[in-house]
Amino acid sequence: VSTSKVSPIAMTAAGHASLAGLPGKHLKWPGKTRRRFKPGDQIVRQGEPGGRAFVLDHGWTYSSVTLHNGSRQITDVQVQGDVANLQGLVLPSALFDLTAITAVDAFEISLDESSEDTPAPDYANALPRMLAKESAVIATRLASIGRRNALERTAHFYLELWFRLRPTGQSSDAGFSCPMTQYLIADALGLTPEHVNRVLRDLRTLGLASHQRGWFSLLDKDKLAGLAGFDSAYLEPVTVA
Amino acid sequence: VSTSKVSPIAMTAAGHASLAGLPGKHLKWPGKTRRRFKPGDQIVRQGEPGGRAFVLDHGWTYSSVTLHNGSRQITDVQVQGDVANLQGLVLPSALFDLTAITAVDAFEISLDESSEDTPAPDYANALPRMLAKESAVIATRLASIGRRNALERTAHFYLELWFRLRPTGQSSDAGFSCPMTQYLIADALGLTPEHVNRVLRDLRTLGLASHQRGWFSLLDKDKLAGLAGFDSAYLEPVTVA
DNA sequence: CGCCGACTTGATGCCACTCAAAAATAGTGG
DNA sequence: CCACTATTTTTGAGTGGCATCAAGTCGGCG
Repeated sequence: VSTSKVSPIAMTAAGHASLAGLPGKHLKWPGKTRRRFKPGDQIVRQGEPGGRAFVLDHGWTYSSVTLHNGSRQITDVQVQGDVANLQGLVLPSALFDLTAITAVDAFEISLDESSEDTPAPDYANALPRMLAKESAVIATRLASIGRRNALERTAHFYLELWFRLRPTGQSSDAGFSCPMTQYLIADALGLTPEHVNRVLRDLRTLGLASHQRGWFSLLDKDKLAGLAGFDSAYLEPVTVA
Repeated sequence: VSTSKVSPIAMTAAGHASLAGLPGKHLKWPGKTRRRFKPGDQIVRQGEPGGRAFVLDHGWTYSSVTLHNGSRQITDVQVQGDVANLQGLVLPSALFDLTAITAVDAFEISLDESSEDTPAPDYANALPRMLAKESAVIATRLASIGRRNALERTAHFYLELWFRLRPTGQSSDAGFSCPMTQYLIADALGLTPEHVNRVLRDLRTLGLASHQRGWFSLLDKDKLAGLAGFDSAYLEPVTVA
């Protein structure tokens, strides 16, 4: 575990959402239950029994819903330090699919059934906040898709990623390494891949941002934030007291 | 409290999302902290300090975000038995506005600061599930707005309301009393009021459903569910074991 | 070198928005 | 109970943003 980029302690130090400090006797705390996934791996399937989640140590994942007509909506993206399948941890079954975008290195955590009804204080304290924050992120994207046009929406999405990567040191003023394809971005934003492509061209033309060959360049953060009407308040990290 | 339509016990009996069974010493449990609001009242404002929420005893409310351009997105609607401002309860400040649609009768609940770090078992058990469920509801609407057209989206929305009202006895096979205006529905679905009106006309013409003078008529539930691709799995009520 | 996934561009069409205005309904005070 | 008003609902005409369909082109990798 010494090579882990995100030890429980480091996560707390970063002020990032974290399960650090959870007493091991109530959660099967990781280190031993380390899991690896390849790009495209289906980590969790909708309807699967719940009770387990994954703290990402490295790599990106996404949660998605697939509709009856076959189209797909990505509800959230998880990066280093995030907990994937958080709802699945507390609900009897998973409501969404969880898929690896990149190679993923994660700690699997699960509820210890024997003590499920008497979780430890810290656990009860941190988990609700993390769930509330996730809820806020999804609600904000809901507002984006419902009330922003494609350009604003795309700008907002990248800014959110940039802010979320900040505490892990994966994003700088220059930008960040972004493994998402235009197909994935389209599924996250409720657009078509073709239109995402045009929007990215426009952002480039406007000199605001550019996403090419796996790298997102933040060219003019203020203008981009102005265009998107971005306010980072909803992203304030959850700290475990 | 004897006239309350939703006593803690009744809520549990209905199998509905509920804080029933919470030991009063950890939450300032209501009965005494009853609150009333008039239609249109702003109950909670974005940015307000958190720590409090409202269990609806009667009436409807909605949570919303207002964007920089002035447009508004309703993230969720709350009905009898639901907890409004649930995220606000556990986060330091409210992220959304909470507004009364109808006259509202609610119990205000708040965290007892003195025991915040050591919540009771039942509390820690129920709250995360309720948060996870709310998250699921929002994510499902995200999928609706992102990937369903206006007709499917509207159909899905009414079916969700119908299902959520079911355990409280407020909806029947015939339909339910619905106080939402076409403006509100538009704000919930990311549409314009004019288009909502046209969609409702279409649903009426198709003989699937009708919403007039405050009453929603469910004319053909199966066809409506087929059109919307509706699956009620994400609405399974949270039971407090 | 050949293949396959990701990206790019163009032409065309439609769904939902915008703007405008009237009709119906609900709410209010005299 | 009835005028008066505000809100909500309804309809129309015109437009545009994004989808759809259809080809390419680029780049990584076996």
